[in-house]
Formats: sequence, structure tokens, C-alpha cells
Amino acid sequence: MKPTASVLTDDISPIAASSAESDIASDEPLALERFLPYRLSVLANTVSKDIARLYAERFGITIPEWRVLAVLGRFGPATSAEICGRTAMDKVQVSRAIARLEEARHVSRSTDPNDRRRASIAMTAAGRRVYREIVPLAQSREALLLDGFSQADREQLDGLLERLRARADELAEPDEGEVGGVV
Amino acid sequence: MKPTASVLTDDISPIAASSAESDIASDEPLALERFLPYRLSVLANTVSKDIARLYAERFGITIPEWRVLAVLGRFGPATSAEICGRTAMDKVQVSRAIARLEEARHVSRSTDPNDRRRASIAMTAAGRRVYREIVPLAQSREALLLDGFSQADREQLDGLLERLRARADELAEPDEGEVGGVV
DNA sequence: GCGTGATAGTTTCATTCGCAACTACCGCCG
DNA sequence: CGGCGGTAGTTGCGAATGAAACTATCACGC
Repeated sequence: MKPTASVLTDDISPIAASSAESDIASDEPLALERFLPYRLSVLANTVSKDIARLYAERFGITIPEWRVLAVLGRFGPATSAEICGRTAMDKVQVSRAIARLEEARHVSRSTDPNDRRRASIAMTAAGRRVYREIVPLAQSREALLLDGFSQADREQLDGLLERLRARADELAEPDEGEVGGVV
Repeated sequence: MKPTASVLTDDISPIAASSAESDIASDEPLALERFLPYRLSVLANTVSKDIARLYAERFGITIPEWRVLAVLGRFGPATSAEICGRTAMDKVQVSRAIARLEEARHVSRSTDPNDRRRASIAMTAAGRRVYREIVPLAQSREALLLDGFSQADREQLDGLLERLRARADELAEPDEGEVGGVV
């Protein structure tokens, strides 16, 4: 009664790979390693961790903190909400990243006198120093990642990722009036 | 002495946007939203969460658990170590996913009599039932994501992602004798 | 002015994570 | 055998997450 076709052997086989390209048809096995969400997840993880290591050990900065610095470095002082919009992190994450950055004296917080709920976050001199050191590190890592990609490759990648992002956003929030997109 | 050019105004401007495009030149600001690692991370997150919701609420299954099922569904019974190799998760994550799946009676564990350290994990009938329900859900979600992508687009995407993955792996482990890659 | 409902941001709490120990077991050398 | 190093998998524990509740503040209507 064994479903002959399938790969359900009893022994602990080494890698098996290949196959399954033919009989995907009907409804059965899903090839995880070809499954886009999975691939994106693994790739993003590998890349993020790799880069995170760079500044984690050197500056004691985490990914969320780096993102906050990146926004401040690019756009200057911003409120927590603005940082949320630009980093695609949620407000809790941003709040905590700011708290840690503030403790490390990389940013300072100043309450808006016109609306005392809001506070403007700005990098300190020390923060800018760190930022200026990290940026080239990050960029060179990105360059390494894209090493061997022609200009055309890069443009294709850019376009495809952008389309995917747009599509993913649509799917994730079937309605929503496009609050303050990342760009 | 203010570095005039910069966007470091004191007031809490609404979005500021634009600007900064000019003085990027020298070495300064990094555009987070153009930064590949960031884009990958955000995209992967959006997609993963979207899909995770599908089976989380319906079957109480988490991403690591789903990945384990995916491997078992595709290749049949496997050891923890094999699952690690195929899912790009680390052994702790796999161990815990298996524990939860076992508790939910989705998989069963049988110790290898020849090496009592190892155990073969197999889906139960219930597990297979869940698997068979999730697969089409996941696939249709992927299809939705790729809706509007021509065959050529897909092939390009596929190739680019694969190259990035290979590159990222290289960068992450500067040496390592390629143990048991995901493919 | 003063409740009422929204908003900015923080805290709480329960869960998840990941590393580093740890346990249990195998295989080999003597 | 009998110990010694190596491997499979688990557990402990501090740190990170995320959803939901909470605090402080504003804006508006009356």
C-alpha cells in the first residue's frame, strides 16, 4: 500500500535532490527550495546576519538601531512615527531602538513644545561618527554581494524586487489607504 | 558652524522627503530604501508574515513547523540533522519545531536502533492531512505574489535570487567545505 | 473649560530565539 | 573492556519580539 511514486523511503537517505520536477502537477509535494517565500526568507536572513555581524561586534549596534541611524543620517531629525514609516519597523521596535541608542548617547530626544506627545530624535556627534563608519561598511558589503552582477542584472533585480514588494504589500493589506510608504 | 547643507533643522518637519539627493556625493547618506539587504529583509518579512497568517490561524502551525512538514512531505522521514540541512534552520529551531509537531501529533519520532542518538521523524496521518491542506494554500499565495510576472520575469528572478544566495553563502562563511547546502 | 475620542509613544507580558552548555550515545584506540 | 573524543539532539537562560494594554497629550464639540 506504499504510495510507490513518492520519495517516502524508510532509510535515511543523504540528499536525493532532483526529481519531483515532473510529478508536481497533481497536487502533492512542494519543493521548499523552489518556494519563493522560503527563498526570500533564507536569503534575507543570511545577508542580514552577515551584515549585522559587521556592526554588532564593532559598535554594539543591532539591526533596528542601525536602521534608525540610517534614517536619521539620511533625513535628519525625525519623530518616532516618521522613523516607523521609513524603516518598515513597528513602533514598539522603533521605540526600543531609540531607547537603546539614547542610552548609548548616539541619539538625543527633544520633545516638541507644540505637541508634547511627539519628540524629535536627532543623532549626537557620537552617533554621526558611528553612522559615518558604518555606512561604508554596509555599502561595501552590498557591493560584495552584487559582485559579478552587470548593470543590466542590477536593474532587473531592482525592478523585480520592487514589483514583488508592491505586490506583497497589496496582498498583506487587502485595503488600507497607503499610510506613509517607505519611499 | 552649522553644516549648512544638511537637513538638520531643529523643527519637526512633516516628511522633508526630497532634498539630500544633491549632497549624497562625497561619502555620506545611505538610502535605506535602496539598500539591498534592507529591501530583501522587508520583502521577505512581509511575504513570510502574510503566508504565516494563512496557516497560523487555520492550523496553529508556525513557520519552522511548516518547513519541517514541507521537508517531510517532500522527502519522507528524515532525521533532525537532515531537516536542518534542507530548511536552513539551525538544530535548536528544528528540535523545537519537531517537539511541537510531535505534541500536536503531526509527526512521530522513532529512534534509529542502529544509532540510538538519531531519530527518524515521520508525518502521521494527521500531519499529512494538514500538509495536504497547506500546500495548495502556500502555492496559491506564491502564485498571487507572482501574478503579473511573465515566464521570462520568473526565470530572471529565479536566476538572480540563486546567484545572490550563492554569493551570500560565500560571504557568510569565508571558508567552510560546503557541508550540505540547501539544494 | 471640560468630557470624548484620537494619537504618540511606552510598558507589560507571554512567547520565541539563539547561543552555549549539557546529556546520551557512538566509535575507536589501546 | 575502558576511557576519550566526536556527534545527535535537548535544555537553560538571557535577550529579542510582538500584541495588547496603558500613559500622556492633543483636538474638537458643546
